[in-house]
Amino acid sequence: MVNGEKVGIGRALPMAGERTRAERRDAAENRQQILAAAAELFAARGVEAVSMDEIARAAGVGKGTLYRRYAHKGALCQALLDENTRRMQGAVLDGLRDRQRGALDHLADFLAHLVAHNEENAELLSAVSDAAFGSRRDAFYRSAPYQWQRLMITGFLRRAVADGECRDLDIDYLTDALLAPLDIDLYLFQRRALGLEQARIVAGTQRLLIDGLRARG
Amino acid sequence: MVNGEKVGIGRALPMAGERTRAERRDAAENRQQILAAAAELFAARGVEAVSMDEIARAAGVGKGTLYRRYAHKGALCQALLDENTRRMQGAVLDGLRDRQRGALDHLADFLAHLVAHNEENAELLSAVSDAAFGSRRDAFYRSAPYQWQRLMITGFLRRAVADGECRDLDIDYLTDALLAPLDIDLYLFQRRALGLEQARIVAGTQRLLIDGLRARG
DNA sequence: TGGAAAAGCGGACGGCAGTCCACTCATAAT
DNA sequence: ATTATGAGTGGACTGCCGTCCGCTTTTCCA
Repeated sequence: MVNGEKVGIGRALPMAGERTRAERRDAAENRQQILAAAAELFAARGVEAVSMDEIARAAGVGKGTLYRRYAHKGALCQALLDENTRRMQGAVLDGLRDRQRGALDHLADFLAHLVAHNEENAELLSAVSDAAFGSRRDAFYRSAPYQWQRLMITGFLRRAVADGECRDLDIDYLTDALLAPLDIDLYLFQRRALGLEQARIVAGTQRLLIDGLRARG
Repeated sequence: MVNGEKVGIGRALPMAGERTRAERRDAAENRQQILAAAAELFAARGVEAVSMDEIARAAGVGKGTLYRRYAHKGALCQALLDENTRRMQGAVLDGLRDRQRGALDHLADFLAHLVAHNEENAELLSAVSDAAFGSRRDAFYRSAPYQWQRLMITGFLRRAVADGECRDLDIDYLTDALLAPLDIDLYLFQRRALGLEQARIVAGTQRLLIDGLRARG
């Protein structure tokens, strides 16, 4: 994470040809302070129990500074998730190297990776979801991580159709519909309230999405 | 809606044999005032722009009274949705009268009803979702309307399996997974940001859930 | 190197959610 | 009718989010 903020909700990447200014040294230091303080407080007391005021105080910056970087707690959590997200993305891309396997197989693997990511980052993901309310609601769907997931799914589906693995599909609709059952809030409800095992969720998702419901033949 | 609050997030129904006291007259009047005031303010300025203080003031009650009835704005919205929800539930049950059709057909109809419900009650449903954050998150999944939806789906799936319409299914997992693509936030993203038509969402949902992805035969 | 412009800073502030608790009053039992 | 009970009431209060804006620091360019 050399220059932070590349993937999160943060500032858009500079357009080609646009004059861009390097991040100021003091600002960079403050950003590290903020992330470190937030990580420590979250680890100690849980994300929900920590207020933005508190994070600012612990980081030794004013609230204005904190909010300049991270528009809300969700954005801050996204930044903290950044590294894990990249790792997961890398693992997915590695798996794609195997050109022998069909697109639907790749899709199934991809879904398993997403479930594992949910499992490992549940608290932060849940906090991101919490912070996304009202007009921020579709910011989640527009965020880089979600758009990356869409891109991957779209690719799998296109290839599956092209290779004759699938009948013709409404890809634009399906892309989001396939991701919906992996929603972190639903995931946590299934894991905690219903007591379903992670493996069962993976298997169920794959079977539903890939095999469909109706009896074969 | 004779005695209100039967379906919403409100107080649980009295257990059998439990001494229950009728709602006090003044309390009942206040509840009507609150619902009327909220409906009017919401209609005039949109749900998001109206604060709980404002509703209390407009209803001529104190905040304590308002919060006693409705623990948060989401619960209030649920109460306002109550009548429409019942209507939708009634329409679904009517459709079930036709015993000729298979369970999967019934399921497909059911999904169409839910999409229509989303379309017609988007703002209030969205507000309910907004208000469900943090520890209230799974209150949504435990709410009567959602549990009713689960119950319906479970029934369809059981019958479909019993009648041989489906291969064996992990019903406990599938129930929630089938509902996930109908999530109001996703629905609004698809309708507004992606510009998908309602009919397309209905068709896509039905095909995904009922026909699956893989090429037939 | 000097200075202008941009970026960064932070605390005061406004508004809202939700809690609390002392008081009121409808209801039911006697 | 009287009274005991506890549901109902409402406004003051706390804490938090997010904004605003005058001040400071850094960077860039001449």
